[in-house]
This record gives sequence, structure tokens and C-alpha cells, in this order.
Amino acid sequence: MHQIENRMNNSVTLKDIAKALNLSISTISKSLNDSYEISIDTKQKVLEYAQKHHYSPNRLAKGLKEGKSRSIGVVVCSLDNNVLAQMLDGIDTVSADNSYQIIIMQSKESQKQEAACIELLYSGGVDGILISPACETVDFSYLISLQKAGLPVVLFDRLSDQIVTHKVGADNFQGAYDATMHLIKKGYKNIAHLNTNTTLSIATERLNGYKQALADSKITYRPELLRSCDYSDTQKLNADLEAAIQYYMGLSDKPDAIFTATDQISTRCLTLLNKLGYHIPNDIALIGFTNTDLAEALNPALSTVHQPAFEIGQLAAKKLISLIERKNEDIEYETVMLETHIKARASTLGKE
Amino acid sequence: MHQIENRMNNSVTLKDIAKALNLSISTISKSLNDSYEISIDTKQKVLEYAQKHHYSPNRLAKGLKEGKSRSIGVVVCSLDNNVLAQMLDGIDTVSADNSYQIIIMQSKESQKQEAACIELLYSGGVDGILISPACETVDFSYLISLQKAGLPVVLFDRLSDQIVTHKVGADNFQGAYDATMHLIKKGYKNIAHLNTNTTLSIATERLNGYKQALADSKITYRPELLRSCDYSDTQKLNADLEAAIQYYMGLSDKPDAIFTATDQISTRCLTLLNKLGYHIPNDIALIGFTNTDLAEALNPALSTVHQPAFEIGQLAAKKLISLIERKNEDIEYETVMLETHIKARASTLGKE
DNA sequence: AAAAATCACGAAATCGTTTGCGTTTTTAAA
DNA sequence: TTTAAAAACGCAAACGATTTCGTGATTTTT
Repeated sequence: MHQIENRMNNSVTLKDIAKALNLSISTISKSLNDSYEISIDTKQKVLEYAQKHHYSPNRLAKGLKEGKSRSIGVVVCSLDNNVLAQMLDGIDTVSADNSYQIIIMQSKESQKQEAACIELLYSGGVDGILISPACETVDFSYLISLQKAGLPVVLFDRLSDQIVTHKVGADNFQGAYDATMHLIKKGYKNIAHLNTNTTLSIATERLNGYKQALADSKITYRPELLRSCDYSDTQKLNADLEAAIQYYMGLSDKPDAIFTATDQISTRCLTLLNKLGYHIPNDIALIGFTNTDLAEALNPALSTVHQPAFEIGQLAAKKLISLIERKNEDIEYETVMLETHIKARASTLGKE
Repeated sequence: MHQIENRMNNSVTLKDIAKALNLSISTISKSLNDSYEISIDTKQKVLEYAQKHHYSPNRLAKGLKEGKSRSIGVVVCSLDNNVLAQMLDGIDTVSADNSYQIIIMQSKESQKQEAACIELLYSGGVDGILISPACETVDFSYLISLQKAGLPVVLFDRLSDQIVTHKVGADNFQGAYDATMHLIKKGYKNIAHLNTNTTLSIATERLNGYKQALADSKITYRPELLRSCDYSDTQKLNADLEAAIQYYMGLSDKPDAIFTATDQISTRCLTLLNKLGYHIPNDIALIGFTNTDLAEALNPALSTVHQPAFEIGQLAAKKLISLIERKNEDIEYETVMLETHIKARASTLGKE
């Protein structure tokens, strides 16, 4: 009874094959693993039987025995996110190529939930963790303790100085610099910047790029042109954005262009500007970070800073797998920032 | 040596706690599972020690023992897909609430790769599988054999008659019907339909809804207004779409509106129409299935058929979990089709 | 005070693998 | 022919958890 009830599924096990072929379990195992200890004849028989009966090793048992599960945990703030979806695609592609499964979990931007995800992944025996930290997350001590316990961790997308490991992201500073420079070259002088209210690397780096471009162009940075929006939920974000736009437009020295820092902010800002009746780019120009395929089709076509999301995912996964597969050697951790690309479109057509 | 090397990670095990507290492994296990066999004092001590040392049960071991892994396999054609991302979000939300992990795999629309995914998930000991089949997939026998072997399977998004189980999707027929009716009410008479070249349920149902709406409105269905585009890759899709549009516009009796069947087709069609210099909706109106948040911001704002993707994901996950958790009872399988919603915007403003 | 019941805990089997080592059989060398 | 060396295979422990059953110790009942 019990031994049948508790079977994971009806799949054949080594024991089944052993019984059927009148051999021992270890012989079966070794045959399937092509051990030198087993004769060719026996191997042949075993392999044949195994294929005929669709034997596939139980990953749980194998994982338990070997101390690894050939699975990678991925923690992101949300699945429903353009850029992240592309990164996940990249991660999955590389993982699949190396026969790793990925287990994706959502932090929903909550530090607490993120910790729960990591905890679950860890106890689930993942071989490593890929993480794009929640914007709430300031304390990396938990992750660090796991890392010290031997769990390979790689940061992607959103990076942090608080933990020493491989990190893969976009060159946000340069991207922001280029975007701002693009505006300046197009003749815009009063450039506003809409960012998040977080301390995320992507936020600060983009802000710094913006500032640097201004400085290099001898344009004085006007703090009143920087607005930060609540990133905790969509409702608040929209409200903050609308307030920011109204604020900008009410300024005596109005901005003539906006550089937006994230996907969400960029597209919503465009929507809101349209809704509030402002003409882009005549009333105000707009360029922003976003990876949407629809930039071209927007009203007007939106100039964007495009990041190589798929490639970031790929590289991050490669880095993690390399970490997993040579745990012993001591490695030099590196931070890779992939180039972004400016796609100039109608929303930054230029003055006059 | 070996017993340390092979440790999954440095996390504490029951054995560790047993040794530290000078108790047996079974006592520890029972304490943590709040067994009546253990005294309150002992439980207290064990619990305290466990918490202090961040004990968390090894999921592999637990899964192996119990014959289940508290994980759900999800197979989709792609991660980088708006609608699917929303569905995955829904799936994940419900799964997390019920402490299941989800393992997502991509079929990339390949039947072969899909089979490999399922195989991997099965041997990985998932407790059930959620699948939106690849468009190549015509043969469900493999999935059916696993199902017969006791693996709960639920179809979502793309449904099929070939397998008997719970199925959750959008009411595609009604959605298409409503979209076509919307066009008709707005005064359009020559309504073209752009669909995929697949035999997917979502494709045929939407086609049927389109036809029914025409029939109910006494408009004769003109087969020459139906075009199917290659869905295997983006390149071909774009080429086919452009050809289709040129074809439509070259017709002596040109269509005055297009109803597009999928997210990809809808947004690309809009982009292409703009690119080719046609004015929407003056030259031709457009309505299509898509869930993009950007419909409002497109040029022009795109009328859409919106499907409750998140809810579909949620419901599918609920159905699967119910299947997993009462395997024994015999269930009546049902197919649920959630309502879609027409969002009328500028791209179907109406004639004159 | 003796018998019975209850309580608190430990030993051991089990899930499906892998693997070091021992054992038997065959083959090669002395 | 005797001995040494491969070759081919089986035994058993181990991974970490759960669970059945058995066994002393304590408490309750008679």
C-alpha cells in the first residue's frame, strides 16, 4: 500500500529496472551513468529497457544525494514587467542550455516578501540565486549570510554595493548621460528629470548621468526640475506623476524637455502629457528609459534609452552558472554594465 | 570530508539539531511538526534552537519522502509576452499564497521543446503542470499519458479538445464577436480579419466570433478579407503582415476596418499602417486583441479586446491546486471562459 | 501495592539516487 | 598450474526528512 501511495508518480525507478532485469540497483545506476565498472552488454540491456519505459531520474533524489538540484532561483519585483520579462527570457535561455531549471519568485517590491522568497529558494536547494532586489531592500545581510554559507548569488538589473559578487546591469549612468546630451543637442535647455523616490542603483546612476551631462554642457543643475515619484504602487505613481507635470508646467521658468528614468515613468508620463493636453514635443519634449516595442507606435513616437535586457539576463545567468560550477576556485568578482542605446524619435524632434 | 562536501548548503538539518540538543532525529522532526508525542518542554527547546539557527526543512528531502514537491510546472511559449506575463503573475500569486513554487519553462512555440519541458518538469517531481500549448503542438498524447499516470494538468490561455481536464481561458468567441459588432455599429461594413496561420483554439474561436457577428448582421463573409500570418517568428510575421496590408489596400473593394486576432498582430499592424502612411481610422479602422497598457497612448489610441489575463492565471492555478490536493476524489472537469472587454478608442472612431 | 494506561522518546525503514568497497568470476601473467 | 590482476557486479551507506512501532518511565486506576 504505502510504498505505492507515496510514489512521486508512476515513473519507473532504478529499483523497477533492477527487478525487471534481475540486476542490482547499483548496476542499473552505473550503467545509466556509463560507468567503466559495467560491461557493454549489460549497459546495452539497461539502456534499452530504460528508454523503452521512459525512465528519467528523479531530480529530488538526485539533488538530495548530490547536494545540488540543477535549479536556479530568480527573484524579481514583478513578472508583469516589460524589461524584466526580457531579462527573464535571457536567463531562461542560458539556463535551459545548461540544463538548469529556473524558479521565479516575485518580491512585489517588498523587502519582507523578498526575504521569504530567498528563504524558500534556499531551503528548496537551488544551486544559486539571481536577484534584482526590491526597491525597499536596504539590508543585504540575509543574502550575504547565505552567500557566506556557500550559496552563489548574482545581482542583475538593480545593483548594490552592499554585497560583493558578480553584478550585471545596464550602463545607466552613460544611458542617462546620452539621453540628456541628446536633448541638449536638440536644443533643449531646461531639462527636467523624473525619477523614482528610491535609492536603487538604477535611480541614482541615472540621476548622476543626467547631472553630469548638464555639467559637461555648462548648464546649471536646477534642483527644482528634479521630481521623485512614489514607486510603491501604480496608483501613487500616477498621482505623483500628474502632480509633477502640473508642477513643471506651473513653473515660471518651465522646462522644455523631460528625461524620465524608468519604463513605468516614461510611458505613463507620455500618456499623462497627452491626457493633460500638452503637445509633445512642441510644448515639452520627452525621452526616457523603456524597452517597449511600441515606442515607435506611440503618440508621438517616443525617444528612448534602450537597454539590452535579454543580454543582461543571459550574462547574469552565465556568471551564476560559472560560479556554481567552480565553487572551489577563488574568483574575482566583476561588475558588468552593458551599453544602452539611444533611439531618437519624434518626441525629441528638436526646437523650432 | 564527504559528508561535509555533499551538504546542500550549510543550513542546519534535523541531525544537527538532534546532536546539539542531545535528542534523536525523530524527536526533532516531531517537535517541529508539533506532534502530540512530544512534551511541551522539549518542543520549546527544539523550536527555539531551530529558529535561532534558521532551520528550514530541505524541500528535496521532504519532497522525496512525501512523493510531492510543492511545486508547479508552467509551460508557456515565451516569457517575453505581455499577456502571458500577466497570466504568470496571476499564477504566481495564487501559487505563492498556497506555498507552491512555480517552475516556468519556455516552449518557444516548438512542440519538441515543449515535450522536453514537460519531461523535465515531470522528472523534477512537480505536483502538477499548467500549460499554454505551443502553436506547433497538435499531438497531446504525451501529456495525456502523464495525466493518466496521475499527473494533474490544467490548460490555460490556449485550450484544446484533445485532452480532458480543467481548462481556463478567455471567451475568445465572444470577444471577437463583440469586437466585430463594435466595428459594425460604428458603421464599418467591409471588415477584414487578420489572424494567425495556426490551429490554436484562440485563433479559430476568434475567427468564428468574427464570422458569427457578420452573419448576425447580415453581412456576407468575404473569404478574401481573411488573411493568416506566419506565427513562427517575428520576421515572418512582420513580412506577412505588411503583405496582407498591401493586399487589402490593393483590393478593388477595400476593407474599411481590420479586426486583428492577437496581441502581436494588433500592435504590429498599427505600427505598419502608420509606417505605410495610412491614416487610422480615416483610411482604415483597427481593433484588436491586446492587453498592453499603452493602448491609450498609441497613435491613434487603439481600440482593443482586453482579456482578464491575471484572473485567468489565478483561476488556472486554483484549479490545478485543487486537482493536486484532492487527487483521489473523482472530479468533473470544466472549461471556464472568462469575459473579455471591449475598450473603444480612437482607432475605431466611426464613419464620418 | 500491583496492574494498566499514558507519556515521552528512540530505532529503523523509507523515498530514489550515487558511490566506495567487497566479492566473485574471468583473464592474463608467472 | 599457480598466482596476480582485471573485469563485472552486488552490498550498504549516505543525502534529509517523515512515520510506524517499540520501549522505558511516569502516572493513573483498581
